[in-house]
Amino acid sequence: MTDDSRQDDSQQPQQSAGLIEDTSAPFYTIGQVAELLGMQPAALRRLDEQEIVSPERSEGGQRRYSQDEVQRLREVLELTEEGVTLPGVRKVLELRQQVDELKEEVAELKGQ
DNA sequence: TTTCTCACA
DNA sequence: TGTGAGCA
Repeated sequence: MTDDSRQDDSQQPQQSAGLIEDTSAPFYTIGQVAELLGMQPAALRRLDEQEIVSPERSEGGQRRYSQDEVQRLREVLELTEEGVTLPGVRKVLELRQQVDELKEEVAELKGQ
């Protein structure tokens, strides 16, 4: 080992009192997410281009990923690792949302 | 230093 | 999909 100078990342979202669960509030940089998911920053940009994830943009035009996006990214990775193409992943996510909405409708109808 | 976009293999 | 150039 040459140097063990570890840099402490103070950019990580912390749950101070454990009351605030801002899954869409804490933002990660593309580098953080890439390391977190073990993928290349370029891959994250492709996902953004394909509108599979839509990270916010900071003033400098830099992508900011929330914990929600990271979670979505995990699901996306699962699919791509199974051989699903990006357009396919997009469709899956779209269908998932529809299923979710339909479930709500069903629940409502049952309650009547 | 990190991230950005664009471009090429 | 991965990598590099040039910029902010």
